[in-house]
Amino acid sequence: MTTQLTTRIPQQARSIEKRNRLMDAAMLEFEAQGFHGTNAKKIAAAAGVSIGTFYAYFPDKKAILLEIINHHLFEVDQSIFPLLAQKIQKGITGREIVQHIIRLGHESHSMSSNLLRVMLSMRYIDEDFQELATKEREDIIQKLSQFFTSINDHLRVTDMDAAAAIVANAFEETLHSVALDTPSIEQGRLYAALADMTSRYLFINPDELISFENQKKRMPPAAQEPFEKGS
Amino acid sequence: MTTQLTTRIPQQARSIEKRNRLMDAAMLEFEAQGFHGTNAKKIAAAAGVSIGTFYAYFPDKKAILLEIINHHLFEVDQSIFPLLAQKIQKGITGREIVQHIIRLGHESHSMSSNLLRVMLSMRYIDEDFQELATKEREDIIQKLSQFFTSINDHLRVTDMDAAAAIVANAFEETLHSVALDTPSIEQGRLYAALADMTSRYLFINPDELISFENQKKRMPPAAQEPFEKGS
Amino acid sequence: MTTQLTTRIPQQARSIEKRNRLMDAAMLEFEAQGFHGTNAKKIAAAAGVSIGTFYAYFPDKKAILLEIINHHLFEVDQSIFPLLAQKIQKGITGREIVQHIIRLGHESHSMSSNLLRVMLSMRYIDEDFQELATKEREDIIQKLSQFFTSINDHLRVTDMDAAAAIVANAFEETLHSVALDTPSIEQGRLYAALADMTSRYLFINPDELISFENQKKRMPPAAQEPFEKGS
Amino acid sequence: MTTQLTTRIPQQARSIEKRNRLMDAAMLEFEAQGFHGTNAKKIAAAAGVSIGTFYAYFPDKKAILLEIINHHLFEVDQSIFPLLAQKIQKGITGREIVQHIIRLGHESHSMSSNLLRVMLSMRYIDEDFQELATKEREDIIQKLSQFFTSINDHLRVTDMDAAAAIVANAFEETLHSVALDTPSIEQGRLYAALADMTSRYLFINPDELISFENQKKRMPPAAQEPFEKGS
DNA sequence: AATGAATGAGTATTCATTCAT
DNA sequence: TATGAATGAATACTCATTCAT
Repeated sequence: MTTQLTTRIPQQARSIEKRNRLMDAAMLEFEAQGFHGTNAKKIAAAAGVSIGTFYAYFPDKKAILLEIINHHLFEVDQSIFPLLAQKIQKGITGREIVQHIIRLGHESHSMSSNLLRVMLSMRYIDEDFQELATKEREDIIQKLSQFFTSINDHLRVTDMDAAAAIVANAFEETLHSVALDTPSIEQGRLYAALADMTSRYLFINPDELISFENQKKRMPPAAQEPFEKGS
Repeated sequence: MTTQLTTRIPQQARSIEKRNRLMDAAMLEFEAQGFHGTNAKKIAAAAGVSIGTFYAYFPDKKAILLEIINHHLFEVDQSIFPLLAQKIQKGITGREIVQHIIRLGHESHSMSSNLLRVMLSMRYIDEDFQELATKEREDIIQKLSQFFTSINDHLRVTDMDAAAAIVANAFEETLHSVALDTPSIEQGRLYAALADMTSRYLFINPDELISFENQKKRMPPAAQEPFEKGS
Repeated sequence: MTTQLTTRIPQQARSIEKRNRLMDAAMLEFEAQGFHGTNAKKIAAAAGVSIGTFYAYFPDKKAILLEIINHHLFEVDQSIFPLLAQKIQKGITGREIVQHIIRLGHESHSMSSNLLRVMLSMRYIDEDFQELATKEREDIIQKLSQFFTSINDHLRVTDMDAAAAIVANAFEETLHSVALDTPSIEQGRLYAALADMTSRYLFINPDELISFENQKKRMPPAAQEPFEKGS
Repeated sequence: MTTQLTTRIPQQARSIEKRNRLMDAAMLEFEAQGFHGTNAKKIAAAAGVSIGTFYAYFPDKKAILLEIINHHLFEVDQSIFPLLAQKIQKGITGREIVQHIIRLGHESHSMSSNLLRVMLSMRYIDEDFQELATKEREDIIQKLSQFFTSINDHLRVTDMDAAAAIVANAFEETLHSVALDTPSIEQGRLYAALADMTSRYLFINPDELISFENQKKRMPPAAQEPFEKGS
């Protein structure tokens, strides 16, 4: 069932521009109408190109959504993780680390809430989106786990993988509920509670300063290992 | 866009049986083909009735899925919550309470994983399903919050609503990931970590015994207030 | 590649009438526009029904052509072969037998020459039509071969199957060329030459009378064995 | 509907090479996918040229198939007929002549059976292919007729044109059935029967030697008149 | 109450052909 | 000459819904 991702990669600048026009138009369409509420024809019309052109660049509307999401995840990897690595440097407490992660996680969900809905919906019912989500999730868990291991003498948890998984889960669901729901509880209270729960769980003393002298040993290269101090 | 829920409620036993046949068939169809992969005709055929009969009982295929989910949530309310109330009685620790909640939460997700996927997917993109999910979530948070208030002198948290929300979130995401994903980490380790995180967050001393002398004052009626001792 | 022949077989008289209307309309369309020149929509319009109705009765336009051809072949089996059996009775010469076969073969190609073209074209490029044509051909060869065996003491050929095959081939190509081509040679001359060639090949003496006393032993039931005398 | 055959005839060697590359690629495509299963784009891609180049050399895919067939017929004329003329020289019997014709006819159908199918299919439904086939057929019949006239004192038939037509028909259908069908009867038996039928029909005595003293008077130039002795 | 034939707007996709580069 | 991006009419097929029986 897996869709072939043989979306043509055009050489000319004009082609790239058309591809981007299509992706932008598709994003707006998915946002406004949902995945099942729009189609290739509408997207092409919104991008100001013919239906034939749409199919020259993307095999179907699923492929264009996959690309949009891939692109978004790539940007998050490129922009969010390095920022996080910057923050986590000298004297910082466990609670502050967790707060930074939550804050950047929040920013990484800054896309239109309707588009986020479409993404989340698709990952439950389509193999390709599920695979993408699973990879992303495993990547995050692995990065968290490695980071935890690198500051292991400040932590009370010992099963790093399980800790990374449930902390990631707790973050994810709360971030989504903040991004999507009409807030019955204010964001600030939720995030404070979330930071309290996770930092208390992870750290021996959440409010003790953590020093990062041996960073190089602990932290691998940027995009790969997001919590690194920087080059 | 919200679908009218004017599904006819038939009086005769024969009608009820037909209605049930349709719902069972629909469940199997949604499980096997997903929401967008099946249609009223297939469901009617699978139930052994005509398409005309389908439309006599349900306005469209969305309505039948809504009913299936409603029915499932009602059953969880009826069967899972009373069980939980039974467990939480005399001498029990905070950690044990959390473990019971996780265990029963796990059991409440015992439906086919494909049907769970369909449900989760729909709640992101359809108003009616979203409303259902929001109600369910608010109900759970409210029950948790009330319960927390009732044992408030054993707890370290003070913002009960925020605590209930983030604990519910942490539970929900991990329960879903266990129910749906190919497990890269064993269930046991995940649930242990989850219980550790939440009980340590909530309770002053997670392993201290809690006594429930004044239950009646603390616990409201069964289905409504799931943590009650019983009728 | 073989198309499923799950064309609905309707019970009601009205349905049968609609089915026939579709087949008649399709025949006229194929005749006028060829197979690739028409489509389900045009056929439905010509039959005065909606496109949805077309697809309720036939899976695609190929299926309707297959049915048309099947129907034609069935009619030929039912009407032509019994006629032939009638002719070949008492005192008749080998040459006259061959002439009767040619005459009835000619009549069996009385369909519109354009429809014949479509049929002949399809059998070269589509598995299903090829299979149909092959079955029909083998059936004819087998019937001829059995008939030859039954009058074996009047024949000079000994390899009955090979004789049946090449005689059938010689008939077929000439009948088609008469039915389809602008005649550069008159039909009468061609058929006389054809009868001369095949009767001289098959019979020891093409102009000697053949008696059929023991017909019942020689001839099997009608549609199955076309050269039988009758029931 | 007849397609204009204004396919550009390029002068430069490079152009001729490109033209040939296109024809070769088209042949393989038609063989593998059939006429309706491929298109100009695929053919161009298979030939390693752009779609624009395809249209520079051929007006459409029908034109390229017409050229392929024309080319094939020309080659048969050039290579098969002279061979036949060589064989039919000194002391040879009527049966042997017929056997040679069958053998060379067989060889002339040595193209891929799928390509033969495409050709045969097209000639029934497309005017241009029909015209080509009719010309080829008339050419063969005319050559046969002339040859029969040239040996007229050995023959029993008198209507040379009709004889040539039905003999050509008998040959053609059997050659095609051998080239295309899964053989239910072995080739050898079929060809023996075919030679028996036609030689017995044509010749007063099929096994009597025929002498060709006055060849020059009887046989015209090679490609035009295939039964000539040779240059 | 139950049936299922009928509808036709709607969806996804293709491909012959052009033309600016 | 050669390229290949762009076009959009056309095609095959689906399905929610109605309604006469």
